[in-house]
Order: sequence, then structure tokens, then C-alpha cells
Amino acid sequence: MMVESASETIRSTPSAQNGVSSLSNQPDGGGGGGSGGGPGGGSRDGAAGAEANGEMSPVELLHFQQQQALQVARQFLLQQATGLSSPSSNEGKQPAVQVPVSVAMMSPQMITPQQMQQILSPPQLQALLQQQQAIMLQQLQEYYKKQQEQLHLQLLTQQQAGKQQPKEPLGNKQLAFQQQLLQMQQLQQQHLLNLQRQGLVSLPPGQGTVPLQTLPQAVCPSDLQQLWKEVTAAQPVEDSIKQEGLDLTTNTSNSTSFSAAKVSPPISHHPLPNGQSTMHTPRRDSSSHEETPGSHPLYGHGECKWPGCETLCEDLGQFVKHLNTEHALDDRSTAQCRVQMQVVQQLEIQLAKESERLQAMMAHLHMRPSEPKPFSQPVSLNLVSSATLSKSTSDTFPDGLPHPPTSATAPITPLRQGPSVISSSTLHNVGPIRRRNSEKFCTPISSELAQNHEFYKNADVRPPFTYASLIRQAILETPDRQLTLNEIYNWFTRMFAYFRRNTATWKNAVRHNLSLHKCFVRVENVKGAVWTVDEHEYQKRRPPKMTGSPTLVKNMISGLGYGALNASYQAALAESSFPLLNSPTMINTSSASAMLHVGHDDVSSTVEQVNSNGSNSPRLSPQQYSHPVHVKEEPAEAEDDSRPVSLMATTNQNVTIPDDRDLEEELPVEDLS
DNA sequence: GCCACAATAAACAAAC
DNA sequence: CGTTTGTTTATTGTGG
Repeated sequence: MMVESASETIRSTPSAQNGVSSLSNQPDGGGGGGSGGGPGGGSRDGAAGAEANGEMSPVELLHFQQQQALQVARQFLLQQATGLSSPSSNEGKQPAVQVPVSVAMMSPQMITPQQMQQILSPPQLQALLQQQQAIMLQQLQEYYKKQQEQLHLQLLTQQQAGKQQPKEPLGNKQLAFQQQLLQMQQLQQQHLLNLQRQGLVSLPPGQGTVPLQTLPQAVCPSDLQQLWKEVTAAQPVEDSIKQEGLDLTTNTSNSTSFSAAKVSPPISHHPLPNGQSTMHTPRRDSSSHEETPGSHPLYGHGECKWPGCETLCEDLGQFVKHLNTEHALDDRSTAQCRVQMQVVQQLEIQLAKESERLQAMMAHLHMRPSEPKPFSQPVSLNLVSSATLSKSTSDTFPDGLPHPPTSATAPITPLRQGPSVISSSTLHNVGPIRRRNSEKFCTPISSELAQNHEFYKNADVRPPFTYASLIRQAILETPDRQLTLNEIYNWFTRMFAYFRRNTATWKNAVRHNLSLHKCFVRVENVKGAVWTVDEHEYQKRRPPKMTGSPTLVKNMISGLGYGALNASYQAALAESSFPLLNSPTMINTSSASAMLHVGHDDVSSTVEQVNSNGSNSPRLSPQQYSHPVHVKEEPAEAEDDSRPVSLMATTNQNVTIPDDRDLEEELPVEDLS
């Protein structure tokens, strides 16, 4: 039988922990906070607070923009949901993005990016993002066209109405307008920055940090305030707008490229490919509504979609009335239009940028060096690789180096220049976030890991698993299903880029988990002790999480029952210090049922097999897991391990470099960089 | 608000 | 003596 340490029996649930020693802990908190804990939490708050430091006007403006952006996203989804999306351009760009429809349709109103990350596997996320971008791009173009048309008409009529007004010298106005436009651009960038920070678009550390650092400085609160004043109140601006209106009418798409050209050079898709049908349907907008039967782009789900409005209207007629009264042709509406235009523009620009960046990221992370189509085949990581990898290295942990993690430079992240950079770019997973990455949302760890092995290995993303499940996985991946603590450490650092930092923290956590959970059994060995998994205990431990609780499943599904597209967008917006994103938009709960299988997958697979090391791991029945483990006698320790010579050779199937590499962070990386 | 759970932090001891 | 390993306790955040 298993040799258990004495503590095993002593383990008692401290159900009655009375807070006697609350005072005694104070020094601890103080010390810890002062020294170590700073970077993570602090930076996170800082990121959030940075946007919020403005006064009312900027905040309102941002708020406003956010609404608008949300509007756009919402419309995308609507059209997607109703199948109105014109696929043509989309097809051309993204042949087959393998995102499950159920996922794409979902839009959890509350889901945070982190949750998204937990719910969706990295490939899904990536594919989703890509799909989203494609859709956004297309829709943006349409939407933008429409907006321009509207604006055009509005301005035309307005000009006629305001003819009696004395014409101002054109030069000044033009100049003012240009300035305003620039300001707006900056503002938009700020806004989009939030998206970036959010993690909606996860940035590769290196490239991504640049805009993060430069952009925020571009817009100061005073600018925002002034801009807001101009936009809202602006009598003086009105004329300039009108002037600009002329410009806009003459060359609609020009204005797009106008700012676009400045902001993002390499956009190839701007020319608005082929006129979509919707673009040319003359929308007589607010002045004359011979709308397309039964629908109006500004009207949806019983409410006015005018930016910042959301007035409820029972039917289209009422809405039209509302539109004519509330959003008539005045300077305010015009200004709003302009803002919206800018929003769309910037989104488009940003989209292009991010798309490009994403491509680069994917190419980099997944080592499809010259393969420019990273998405059609998300992350197909063959299990063979992980199998061989784990087998080859787990026993013999290869580091001659004392502690790979301490050096902590994730190989793929060249950033690492300073903590500030990291915190801003890897915001979603940085620092001591008390994140309960339970297995609730996750597919079985083994399969998830097998699939996203590369992802976690390279991306500095916190794996969505509990420490316990990770430890278990590490142990079970080995042929002998036993690991020393150090080997467990190594597994962590090998498998997850995330665990190459903050070593003290997570190692402590690992030890803590090993000790705490009954499912981890310490087995004395000649040379020390190894840890094994008592699968029975582990399974016993699991039910409260997911297995036995249908409510959990239900909740998860309900949480997922909304378009993920919109969801990520909303979530991103929401967490970029924007409130108000909770509008439960369109919901097709039917899609949730499709998602059910995901949760069910997890549920049904509580007995996850160690499929990753299929090489020589006989699939054991749960009972077998709890069998006495024969302690391996051969030296498993670090110092004298004879590393398998064929370490490289075993991974012939896979393109990926053996994990060995991860550990030798200090060593010169030949092919990288 | 309570409870359960997980993460985090830290103190501490024994072993190496 | 310093580090590693292991145990334990406390605190905190999250979600049911």
C-alpha cells in the first residue's frame, strides 16, 4: 500500500477557524505588499484607472463612443444572427474559420475576457478573433458607408436649411476641423487602446507595447474635454462640419483613407472592395424614411440604436418619429455622426492592425514560419509531440541549470524589458490575480492541454486549471505516474510559459496543493519522495465542481448563451473601464444547447485519460489509478540524470522545438531572432 | 450574507 | 548554513 506521511491523517478540515490570529498576520501583509505584490495588482489597477482619471467630459465622451462601438458590434451580430451577412468578401479573406457556430453566436453579456479565455480553448479564441475581425471588417465597411451616406444627406439638408447663415472664411474652419478630426482620432485610438489592453486583442509582447506606450500620451484629459465641448456644444464647429460635409459628399471614401492613411499605413482593404448591396441602397435617413421594409439600421430590438439613445420604440413607425424628433438634423446629431464615423474608421484601422498583428503572432507562436494561413487550422497540435515530450523529459528533467524559472524570460516574449511593459500588455493574466481558474469551464485538462500544448507553452497565458488538476496532470503524464516536487516544478515551467514567472508564488502554491489535497500522496523513495495521485480521492474531490451539479452546467450554458462575438467585444469594452455594456442584446438560447456539449464534455470526462502520453501509458481504469504505486528506484533526481540522447529525435513528428528549450532560457536561441 | 473553494502569502520545521 | 521540501494557517476573491 501507499506509504503515507503522518500528516495525512492529521488533515482535518479547519471548519472552525476562528479569526483569533487576525492581528498577527498584519506584518505579513505589510511586508508582502511592499516588496513583491506590487507589480501585478498595481499595474492592473493602474491600467484601469488611467482611463478613469478624466473629468466628466472625457468620461462621457468615452462612454458615448463605447456605446457607439457597441452599437456596431451589435449590429454585426444581428446581421450575423439573421443570416444577412453578405459572405462574399468574408469568404475571400477567411476561407474556413473553424469556429463552432454555437460559439460564434454566443454573446454572454457578463463574460469577461478571462472567462472567455477559460471557456474557449485558445484555438477557438484565436479563430474566433479572426472570424470576428473578418466580420467586423466587412460590416464596418458597410456600416461606414451607410453612415457616410446618412451624414452626407444630413449635411446637405442642413446646409440648405442654414443657408442664411453667413459663410465663414473657409480656411479657418477647415483648419479647425482638421484639428478636431485629429483629436478625434487620438481619442479613438485611446478608446481602441482600451480594447487592446483588455485582451480582446492580445498583443504579442514586443510589438504590442509600442502603441500602448505611445498612444495614451497622445490624448490628455484636457484635449478630451475640449473635444467634447466642440462636439457637443460647438456652434463654431457647426460650420466647419458643414464645410467638411461638402468634402465628405464629394469623396466619401476619401475621408476614411484620409485618417487611415495617417494612422495605419499598411491597410490593403480600404478601398471598400465591391459595393455591397446595402451600401448603395439610398438611405434617405432621418429626413425621408422609405426604409427597407420593417427594419432600420438604427432600430433594433425595440429601441433606438442611435448612439447614446436607446429610447424604446414600439414599432418602426414610432421609431421613425422618434428619429425625426430626437435625432433631427442639428449640430448635435451631426457631430454624433462624425464621432461615429471616427469610431468606425478607427475600428477599421485598428482591425487591420490587429489582424496583421495577429497573423504575426500566430505565425510566431505556432511556428508556421512561412505559412500565412494560421487560422484555418487553429492549433493542430499533435498529441505525439506532447507525448514524446513529456516522456522524454519528464523523468529526466533536463535542466542542468539550477532553476530555469527564476530567469523567467519566456522565450517567446522578447518584451520583458520592464515590469510596466509586461503589465500593460499581458494585462489579462498578470500579477497575483486571485483567479479561480477552476475546471468548471474547461474541457478536460488532458485533452485541453494536448490540444493547446503549444499555446500554453509559448503564450504567457495562465492556464485555466486549478493547481490541483495541473499537478495531477503532470504526475499522470509520466509513465510511472509519480514525480518529485522538482519534477513537478519542471513540468509546470515546461508546459506553461505563465509559470516561468513568479516562481516563488506558484511553487508555493504547488507545494501547498500537494500537501493540502488528499488526492496527492507522497511516497517515500530511496532517494527521497515522489508524489502520486490518488485518483479516487481526486474524483471524490471533483463532484462539487462540475460533475454532480447540473446547475453549474446550466449556469455555464446560460452564461454562454450569447454571441461570443459580441461578448468578447462587450467584455473587452466593459473592462476597459466602460460601464454600461450589460445590455442583454440578442439572444438565441438555442445556440446554448450547442454549447452544452462542451460542458457536457467536461462533465462526462471526469475520468480524463492521460491521452497525451499515449506512447506507453496504458489507459487505466479509475480503480487502477488508486492502486499502490511502485516507487521507482532509479534515480529520478536532478543531479545525475542521464538525459535521453534522443530527446530531439523523438519529436520528429512535430515541428515544435523540444521543451528542453524552454528551460534553457539563457542559452542562445539559434533560430529565434 | 453565508459558505465552499481556490489562490495567495507566509510561518515554520525537517531534510538535504 | 542555506536551500529545498513539506505542512499548516490565514487571508482574500469568486461564485453558488
